[in-house]
Amino acid sequence: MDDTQVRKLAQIAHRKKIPAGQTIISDEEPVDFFANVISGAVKLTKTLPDGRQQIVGLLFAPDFLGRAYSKNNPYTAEAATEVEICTFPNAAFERLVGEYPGLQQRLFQHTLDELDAARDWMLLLGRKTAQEKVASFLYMLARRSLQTACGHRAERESAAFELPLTRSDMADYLGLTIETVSRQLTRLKTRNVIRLSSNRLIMVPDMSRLVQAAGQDDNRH
Amino acid sequence: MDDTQVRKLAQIAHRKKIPAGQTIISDEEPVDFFANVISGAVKLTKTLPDGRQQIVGLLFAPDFLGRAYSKNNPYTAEAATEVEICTFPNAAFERLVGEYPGLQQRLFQHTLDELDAARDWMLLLGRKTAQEKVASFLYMLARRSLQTACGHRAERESAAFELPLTRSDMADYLGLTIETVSRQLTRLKTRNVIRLSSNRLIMVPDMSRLVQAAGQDDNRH
DNA sequence: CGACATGTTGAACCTCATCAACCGACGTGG
DNA sequence: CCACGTCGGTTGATGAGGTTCAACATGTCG
Repeated sequence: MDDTQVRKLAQIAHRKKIPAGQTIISDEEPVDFFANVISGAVKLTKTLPDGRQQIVGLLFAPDFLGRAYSKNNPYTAEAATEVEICTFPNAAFERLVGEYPGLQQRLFQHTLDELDAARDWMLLLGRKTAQEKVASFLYMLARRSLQTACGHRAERESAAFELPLTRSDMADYLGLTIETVSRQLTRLKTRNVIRLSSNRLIMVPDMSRLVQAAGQDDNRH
Repeated sequence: MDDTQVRKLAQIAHRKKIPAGQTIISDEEPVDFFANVISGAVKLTKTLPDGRQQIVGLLFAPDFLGRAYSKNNPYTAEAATEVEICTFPNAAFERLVGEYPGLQQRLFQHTLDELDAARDWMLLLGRKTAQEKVASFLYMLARRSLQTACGHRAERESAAFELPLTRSDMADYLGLTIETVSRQLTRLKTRNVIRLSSNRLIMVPDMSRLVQAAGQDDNRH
């Protein structure tokens, strides 16, 4: 995106702060806006008639929220932490997309990335053990914290970050119960794979051990 | 797509028949073509280092295969049944997409549908019981068979179709073992939700009972 | 016919869910 | 100020659902 595009976007944008726990988009009502996550974490959830819930996507800092070419999206978006978003009226945004084809391509690319992430998660949900699920989740967050923060240092062996989710949300993301999540965390702690300074602060002394606990290749170079 | 587009596509296309079980795209080698499924079923799989496998997508008749804007895709595509596909050299296809922006939009729309399907499946993998998983899979196939075949009749209460997957593939799709799949099928049979004429032929006398066994809303229109 | 792949069924085991008690932090109202 | 309820989290005991291992059935192909 070049400068003029960014400026045009900023003109029609509307910044907003949303407290943790608040619903941003419901699967029952149509969506008339498009948004960009500025800070915080947004969870996309699906719920079965009897109340069982699954988080099907987690949105962070530069991610898009909302749905192109369709008013009603099939899931609920909720603020997992306090969230700042930048909203655009749908009509104005679509007009802008029409003017700058590069923007559509970026949107497309982003959707493809989301699809990849969803399919990675399907492998986790269908085939990994509780221990591997929790470790994989932590590994994802650790990688995020490393790439967004100081990317230069050769110290990619360790990481420290804050959990953006409660135990209950983690359970809904991993297809587990809160009790199992809690137990697996203490198990990773006693195995010295992680350290917990507070309930929400995670320290990973050795990334390779975490990768191993996650039961996956470290194939993202 | 209008006629000229279709004709141009046909010019650069190359039809191909692929026997069941053969790998079409490997996650280890780059992909230099784009394809369209004509008949049969293609499964997209992901595998853990120790061999555990998960099917992350199933492609049927008019679906696309291959990856826009990226040479290396992160999963393997394999023919689940005998498959007929129509391939296009990547370069030629991308040129065509550049000429007809409507095509890109259709591709985008299709990717969004795939994303929705993947997230539906995440709910299934993370939160449904074995019984519900098998029933949901059968329900998906039953809907497919109804909408592609005679759509008019008011007889949408029953359906009959052929399973495109082996028990082993069903297990990999549902995050179960073949034994559990087999047991749940016989259980659905004894509950009179389905009838099995052969191993592969399923008859659903009453769709609403299947929906109920799948534990989900029948909220699609 | 035997070898092999696909599918079913049974028995034992184990992981994870369920139910329950408990802890600390926090906010509120008497 | 402290009792009280609530919320997020941990830990323990128990049991069910699904995996694992094994045997067997069926169909197909050389």
